[in-house]
Amino acid sequence: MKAKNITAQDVADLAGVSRAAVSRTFSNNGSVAEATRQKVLEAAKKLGYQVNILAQSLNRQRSDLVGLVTTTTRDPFRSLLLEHLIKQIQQAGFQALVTEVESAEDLEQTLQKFIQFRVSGVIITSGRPPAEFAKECVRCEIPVVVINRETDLSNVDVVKSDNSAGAELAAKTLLAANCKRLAYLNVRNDTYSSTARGAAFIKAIAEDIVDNTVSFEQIVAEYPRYEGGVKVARQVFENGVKYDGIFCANDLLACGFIDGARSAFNYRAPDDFCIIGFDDIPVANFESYGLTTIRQDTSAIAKQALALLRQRAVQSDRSQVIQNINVELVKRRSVAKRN
Amino acid sequence: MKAKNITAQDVADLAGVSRAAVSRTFSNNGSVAEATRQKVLEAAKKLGYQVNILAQSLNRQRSDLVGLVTTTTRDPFRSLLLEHLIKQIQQAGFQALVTEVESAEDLEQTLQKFIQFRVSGVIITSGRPPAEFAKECVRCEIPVVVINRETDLSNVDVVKSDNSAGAELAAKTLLAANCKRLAYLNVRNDTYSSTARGAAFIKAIAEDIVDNTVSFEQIVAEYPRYEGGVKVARQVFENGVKYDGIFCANDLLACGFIDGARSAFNYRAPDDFCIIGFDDIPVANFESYGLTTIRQDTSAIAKQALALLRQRAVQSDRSQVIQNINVELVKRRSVAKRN
DNA sequence: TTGAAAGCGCTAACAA
DNA sequence: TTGTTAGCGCTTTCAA
Repeated sequence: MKAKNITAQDVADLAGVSRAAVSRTFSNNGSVAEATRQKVLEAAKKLGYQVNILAQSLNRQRSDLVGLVTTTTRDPFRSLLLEHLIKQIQQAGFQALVTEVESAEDLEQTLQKFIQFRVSGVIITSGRPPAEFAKECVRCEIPVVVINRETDLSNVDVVKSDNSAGAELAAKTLLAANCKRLAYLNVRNDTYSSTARGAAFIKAIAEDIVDNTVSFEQIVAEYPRYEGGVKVARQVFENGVKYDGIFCANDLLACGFIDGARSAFNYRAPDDFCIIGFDDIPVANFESYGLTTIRQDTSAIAKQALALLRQRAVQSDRSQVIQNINVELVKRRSVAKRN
Repeated sequence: MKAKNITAQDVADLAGVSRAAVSRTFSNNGSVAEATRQKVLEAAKKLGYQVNILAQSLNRQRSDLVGLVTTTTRDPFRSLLLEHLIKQIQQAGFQALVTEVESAEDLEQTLQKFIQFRVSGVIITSGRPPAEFAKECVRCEIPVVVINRETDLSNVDVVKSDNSAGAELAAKTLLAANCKRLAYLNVRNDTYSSTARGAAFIKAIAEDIVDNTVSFEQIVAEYPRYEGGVKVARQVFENGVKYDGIFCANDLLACGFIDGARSAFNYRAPDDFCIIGFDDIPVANFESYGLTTIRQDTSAIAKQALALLRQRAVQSDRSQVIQNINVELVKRRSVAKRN
């Protein structure tokens, strides 16, 4: 004998009003006399009534869900971003439908699910949305924002950290510290962001390279993250300190590099080389690292993502927006003036 | 001129079958001839039909959503757990509805939302669910699992790491390393888990305390996380190394302690003191720390949580299950035999 | 195996 | 301000 679900009708009956009055009371939509309102609220409380959002959304043709695509949440930068995104989604009155994807296929399935849920928006922090999906989104009028990646879909908005500005800051900082043998450390299978950072870094030191006042090389780590940094440091410095100014695609790689250089050869930053990361994850500020880095403003990124979502919800055919979020140099020990 | 949504009826019309046939095809429910099935699938593809999960769920009186309550996702351990939970939820065929809560009030609102979404289950990793909520869940037959915390609600299942076993492992390890001046480092506003760990640690060394072969003290950090560890190390070791065997409530605190002791007094682990953490977050394995720790099996925790959810979905009135997940000692540099 | 029909619980246009 | 009513798109008996 299962208890029947409590519906708006039950509340209406108890309160002696119509179902519509109950609906109005709970969605603060349309006018309802204060007295009626109170009766409804009271009856609802007595019965333990809970609006059925499924029915509500079905009727409104839209759920108050926002789909959020992510991957390897455990990554410090991603988890930081994720936290802000979820909070912003909630603050905007939505609920976060979060999925972890590992492949393009995963992504496609996920996006399909999102459409099936009639989400109010989609935020993608990993993978490239297929063109087909974008078309569907246009048809369903679902706004889509990608974060820190590029897209060739003109109806998809972009929020990204200003990689160029960040790389320039890094370059300036290393040059100001009198570094002469510069390098950019990236992972073999790099992403859109890290490629952009490397390119901008080279551009920023191009003159000095031409002048022959500094040298430059790319360092490619075979493995990602901290472990990749450790390993590559051991290879690269095997025959002495080859670089005195290293810009890293991200903090984790930088921390690994620092540890690899220290544990294998007792080379240290900033005594033996200067190093700059990207992201400003919490570990960068641990005393063992004191990593100078380019800070991504995850809070601003999340805010902008939601803002764009809402804008496009209002005007679905507006042209693509690509929003560059300011980054900031965070000075710590790992860079010091050389002589 | 807005495009009309494509419904099962549209597909049925195009395929020349009934709406029911379409429904059956997409929910693999009830029998449908292969020929019909193909016609439906073809028509659906042609139209770009997507099942409306809202309507489906409304009808089934249950969505395939699982509500997931979390907080400060940026925390390394939490993000690790979260990743596994989301993946498990997906693997079980559900979607994760994730909310960040910061207060008891947040939690209550969130849980209400979950009920309104008619979720298939709720997983709580932060905060204590109010009794009222549990009652509602029973009525709505929504299974609830809490992770690494306690509850007095008998219809709520619990999955937790075996804190006692972990603390015992830590105690044994420190005693075996010949540590004599033991301490348990915790944060002032501690959680269920950290209290349990401390209590079990004391119990494990009780005999030795009575024998007077070892001493024991509690260290209380005023601030949480890494920063709390740094600060407390600076206070505690101001007049020399007071403890030679420290068990920490979590890894972050331990890493902070290591750095605080080193940067302020150049005291090092394991030369000057042994230290053991809890969780085994990635940083614990960074070369700068080499932290011996008690590993929580986040993957197993997530798996069990989902398993319990599904069990209770089948048998909603079964008695409470409290599942202890095995922990494991991970030996690294931070403990070494003393003389 | 298939179709007709009765909901699932809600919202919103309209009329009163 | 209120109630009536016609759906929202799907599932699922029941009968054919």
